[in-house]
Amino acid sequence: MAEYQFRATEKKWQAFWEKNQTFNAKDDFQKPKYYALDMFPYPSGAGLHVGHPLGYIASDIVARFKKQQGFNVLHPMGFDSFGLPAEQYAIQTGQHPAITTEQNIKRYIEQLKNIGFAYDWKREVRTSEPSFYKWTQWIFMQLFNSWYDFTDNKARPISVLIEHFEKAGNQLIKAACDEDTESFKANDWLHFSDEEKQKILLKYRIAYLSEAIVNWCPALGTVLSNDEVKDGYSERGGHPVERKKMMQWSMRISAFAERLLEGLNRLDWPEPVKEMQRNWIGKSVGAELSFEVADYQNQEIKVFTTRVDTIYGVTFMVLAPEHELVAQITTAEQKEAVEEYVKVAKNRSERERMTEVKRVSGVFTGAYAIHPFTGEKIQVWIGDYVLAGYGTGAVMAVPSDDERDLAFAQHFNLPVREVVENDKIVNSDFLTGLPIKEAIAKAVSYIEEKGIGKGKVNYRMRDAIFSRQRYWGEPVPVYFKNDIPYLLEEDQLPLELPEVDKYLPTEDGEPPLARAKNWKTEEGYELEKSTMPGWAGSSWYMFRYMDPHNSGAFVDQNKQEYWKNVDLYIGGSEHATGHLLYSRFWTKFLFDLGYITVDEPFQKMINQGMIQGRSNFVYRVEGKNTYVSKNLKDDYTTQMLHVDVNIVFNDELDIEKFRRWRPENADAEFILEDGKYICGTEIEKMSKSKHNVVNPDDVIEQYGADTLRLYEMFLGPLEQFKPWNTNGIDGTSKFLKKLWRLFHNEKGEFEVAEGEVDKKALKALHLAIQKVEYDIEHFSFNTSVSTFMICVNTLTDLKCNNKAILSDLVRIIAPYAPHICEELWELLGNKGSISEAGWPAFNPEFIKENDFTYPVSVNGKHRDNMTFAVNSPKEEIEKAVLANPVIQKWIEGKPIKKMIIVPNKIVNIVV
RNA sequence: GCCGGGAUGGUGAAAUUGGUAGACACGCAAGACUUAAAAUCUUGUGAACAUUUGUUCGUGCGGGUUCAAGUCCCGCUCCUGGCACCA
Repeated sequence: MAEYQFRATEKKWQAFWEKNQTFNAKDDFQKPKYYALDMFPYPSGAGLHVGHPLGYIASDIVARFKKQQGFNVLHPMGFDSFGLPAEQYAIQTGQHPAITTEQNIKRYIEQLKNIGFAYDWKREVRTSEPSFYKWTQWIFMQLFNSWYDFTDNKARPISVLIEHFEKAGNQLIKAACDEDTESFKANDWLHFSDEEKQKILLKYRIAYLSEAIVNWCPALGTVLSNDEVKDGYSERGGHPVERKKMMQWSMRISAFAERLLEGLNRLDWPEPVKEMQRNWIGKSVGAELSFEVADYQNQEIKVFTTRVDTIYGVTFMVLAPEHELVAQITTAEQKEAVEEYVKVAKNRSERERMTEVKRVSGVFTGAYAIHPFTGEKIQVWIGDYVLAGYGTGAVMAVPSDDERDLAFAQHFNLPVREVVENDKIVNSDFLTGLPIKEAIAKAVSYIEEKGIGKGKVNYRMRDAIFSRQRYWGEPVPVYFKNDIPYLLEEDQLPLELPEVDKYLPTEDGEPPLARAKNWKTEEGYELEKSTMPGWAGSSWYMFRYMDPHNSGAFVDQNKQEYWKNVDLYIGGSEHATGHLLYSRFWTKFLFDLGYITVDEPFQKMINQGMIQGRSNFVYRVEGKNTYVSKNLKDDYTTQMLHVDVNIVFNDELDIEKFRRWRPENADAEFILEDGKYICGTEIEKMSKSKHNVVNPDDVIEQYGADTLRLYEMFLGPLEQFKPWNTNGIDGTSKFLKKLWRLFHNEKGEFEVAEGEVDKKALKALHLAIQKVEYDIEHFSFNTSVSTFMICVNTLTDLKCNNKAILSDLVRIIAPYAPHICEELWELLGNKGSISEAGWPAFNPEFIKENDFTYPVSVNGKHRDNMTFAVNSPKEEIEKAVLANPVIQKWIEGKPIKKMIIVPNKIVNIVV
């Protein structure tokens, strides 16, 4: 064999792995386990581009490394296969989304296998398969059948709550529930009808149905959760989103807010993602207190504040336009103005409201509130800078210490009273003179004593809307009797998606499932018509891989106890406030009910940076079919046009391919520089329309999968954003050829030497072993590739073809470039996969040096190098250094102030 | 506005506790092999000046700490990600 035949070899080993099921995880509970997972991909129609595998390659390297180290490795892949694009395509073409999805997955798997990933394909899961979503529905049922107990801080079965109600009503219980839950006694409960009981329980369930203001996206015909809306537009598709009041399923994730926040401290995650989750949860510690409304007996305005210490600075109050008291307290004179304002504010889209942040608007209600400390009468206004959804939807305005209140006060000429000076409270009766922190504590205990308020923690995070008025999602296992939701029986799962004639809403605006024939239970009760959101399946899939074919449980308890949770999770940081929060929430829930033994799903996470596209441009002379090379373009009037990056090499256009690219290019003319056509470049997102998409299959065809893997790693640190540029790929390709040549003689025949090993070769090898172990554990894959190059270069220079050295060498390169290493391992006379050949032990003895070459500096400037034995005494070094003529020249008789000798580091002389 | 991340040759980058800045590659240049090209190999390649040793400058900008700073501290500029009327 003259040269390495990468295509044939790669195919050979991919077939070998598949045939021998080399990378199947075993349920061998004796072995230490390692679970490496990539974020669940959505199989899009465009297939994988060269940016997608970046993280997959990294996790694959870790998985293979851990396997060689003797771990039982779980490294699966599957598909988050419910989702909007397949459904949008179905709407346009009438094709069932299951068919498109199936095709896309097929293509994804082909592409993934082509790269040679060590996935356990036996464990592949798809969220749109009934055998999978049966368990998504089952978990939904558990969520419906549970409530959140703030006393024990955990989710508990609803039966426990019912017992409470029977014994003591709901007055003493600390449970997460709807705002409008009325209190009742045990006796009341006993006399409620079953339906009344169900209505009450619904206010406590973790999966609950309620009327909520939702993000409605008319273009998609569905509601969206907060994390799916960006700046007033839908994240997918960029359609406008409006606020609408609708009956919706929600998840009481807000009950878990404190634990979701606290749990972050125990996770080994990138700090920015943790910070994003902290901001999203938005904890603020403060107090809630009530202001009486003047001339109304029982009306109070509740406010939340983080600065009770500024209470004496309250000069007016502001309610959100949607606040329920607005209609009741507005005086006759102000009625018209208030109604007009509320109407405008309500019709204003979220989008408009955001863009007009700086504009102050509001109107006086005519009503007054009583200041609880001073008894003063203060005006009550409404203004849309107060958000209905946060806190109590009302604020006590302290214009002296709050920018927004101040802007409002100045605009409407309301009074301002200074209460804080130099971080001390002033003009505030019993609080005067106190530092802010103490004043807050004192004010809180005062309001608690007086019974007008209490200390309170508030969270920004809202409950998550769980219904989607779409077809391609999990049906909700619920039916309705007199508008009250009831669960199906467990043995009725999975509730499969019905066939429909069209994937559109009905004429009456009902979701697509309303089109299904007989979408009812056997008894004739109507089934729920909305489906679950995209994040349902991905909130628990990491546990399914542990036991993917179990038909009796979502995961076997023993298996889960062994695999615990994900040791390494690699994916993009764009899921920070969506998937990564929801999956933590479901994990905590399942933990509370005792179904799993961990309360966090992903112990360590790494975010890979996005690979951007590097677009190429050609410059067409205006009005002609003539293209001018980049550096000559300023002499002409030109149009800059995207050109397919696949026909450009090192920014030089392949003119023949360009002529064939599009028919109109066939007779194009070119103005060249130095005989070449040079293209312009720009960094943009990889997309079809920019002609900058690079398909990994094409790269593999040309260079091989091992080269692609090495090159993606060599590009730079994993977390960094970087443009894809094939310019450097030759380097990694050449490296593999060099590696191959180490094992072959000049005639191209395989030839390795037995016997004695060269000390220098041994040192080169062990330096590499040490470095690669360090790098993999620190996720620094780019430096490993350099290390391999250095090692192979050294061994080439040494003409080393020692069998023992080369055997170790291929074992450390194998996680990165598995195909070529398998082949070499086999040529070395071994049977079976190199992935089962263990990891070479690093021996520090082999890298020990007898000498150290000191850089010698004078006044911090490097002047010469001098070699000494590693254990030379300082005196000896000092003497030799001072005797060095180069150093003497720099000292030139100046007095030596100080001589710094750091053993085996540096020598510095200060003169 | 608030909170992160970053800035090093022509390019991608490296420098693990402060200790020879630019490892390893790409590109470029020169040479070898070849009728020629490709492939491969060798040598050089931060900048400026001297060009035989050599000297000075140099990690976004301005200060500081230190024998010694890409690395630590203070102040700025630019790029980038996230959040944003959250009381």
